[in-house]
Amino acid sequence: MISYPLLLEQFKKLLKDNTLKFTKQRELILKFLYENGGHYTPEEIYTLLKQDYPDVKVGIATVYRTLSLLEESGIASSISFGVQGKKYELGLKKHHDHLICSACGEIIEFFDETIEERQEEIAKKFNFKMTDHTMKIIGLCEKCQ
Amino acid sequence: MISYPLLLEQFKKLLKDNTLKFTKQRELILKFLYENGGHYTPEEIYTLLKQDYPDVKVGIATVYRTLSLLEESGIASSISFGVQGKKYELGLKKHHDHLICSACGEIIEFFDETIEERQEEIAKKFNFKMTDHTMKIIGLCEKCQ
DNA sequence: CTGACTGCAAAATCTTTGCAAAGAC
DNA sequence: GTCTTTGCAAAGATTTTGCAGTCAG
Repeated sequence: MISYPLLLEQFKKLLKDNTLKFTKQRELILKFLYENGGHYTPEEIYTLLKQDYPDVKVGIATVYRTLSLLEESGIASSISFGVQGKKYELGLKKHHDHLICSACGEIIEFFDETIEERQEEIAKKFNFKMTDHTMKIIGLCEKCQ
Repeated sequence: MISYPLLLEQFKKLLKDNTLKFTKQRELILKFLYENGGHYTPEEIYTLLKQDYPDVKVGIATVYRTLSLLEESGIASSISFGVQGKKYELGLKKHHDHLICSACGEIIEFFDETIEERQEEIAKKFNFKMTDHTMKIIGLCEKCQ
C-alpha cells in the first residue's frame, strides 16, 4: 500500500500536469479517503469532514467536484447504489469487486481470478473493448441474516 | 419464452393475491416491456406509451409506481446507471448479465455458467446469503471502437 | 359502495452550475 | 496579477408523495 506522503505527491503532480491547483479542500478529501479507507457517499464525506475539521470551510459542491476529479484521474473509484447515489473509495488497491449487505449496507471486498478471466473472455467474444467492469453480489451479511 | 396472454394472467393473479387492482395503465406498461423486450428508462417508457396510445392517460408517477411494483414482484428487473437512473426490462428470461457500451449505450446480454458458480462460492465463503447479483462489463462495442 | 389507483403538481433527493469573493502560483 | 477554486444558493434531473377525483371489483 502506498504511503500517504507519496500519494499526496502523486496527486500534486497530477494537479500540476493539468494546470489545476492544490488546495486545502482537495487535500482534505484525499486524506479523508486515505485515512478512513472505506466507501463513502459525498454527503458522508462532507459531514465527517466538517466534523473533523470545523475550522476548514468545505462546501458540498466542492466534495462532489473533487470526487469527480479523483475518479477521472483514476485515484478514486465509485460504486453506484442506483437512486441512492454513489459511494467512493480510493482506487489504489488492486481491482476488486463487492459484496453488499442490503440490510446494513456493509461492503465487503473480494477478488476472484476466475471471474476476472471469464470477463475478459466474454468481452472478447462479443468484440467488446472492455474499459471497466463491476460486479456486485447483493445479500445479507452474516450479522443480518 | 412465456406468451403474452400467459404473462398477463400471471400478472393479474399477482395483483389479485395482493388485493391490488388491474388497470389499463398497469397492463400497458407490462405489455410495453413484453413487446419491446429491451431495456428502458421510466422516462422512455412514459414517452413511448403516450406516443403509442395517445388516448390512454398515463402519468409519469404511475410509470414509476408500476415499475417498482413489477420489480418487487420479480416480473421486471432494473439495471442501474448511477446518476443517469435505471433501465428496466422484463425479468422473464433466464438470469443474465450485461455488457454496456459507454459510447452508444447499447446493452448486450450474456450468461456465463462459470461466473455464476464462482459467485455462489464467494458468497458462501463470506457467509453471505446472496439474494441478487449484478455484473456489468463497461466498454466500447464493436461499432463504437 | 369501498378502497385502491390515477394524474397532477408539489416535494424530496441527489448532483451540478453560476457567480462573486478568495486563494494558489 | 492572473486564472483557478471555493462556498453559497439557485437550478437541474430524477423519483416520490399528497390529494382529490376516478375506477375496479
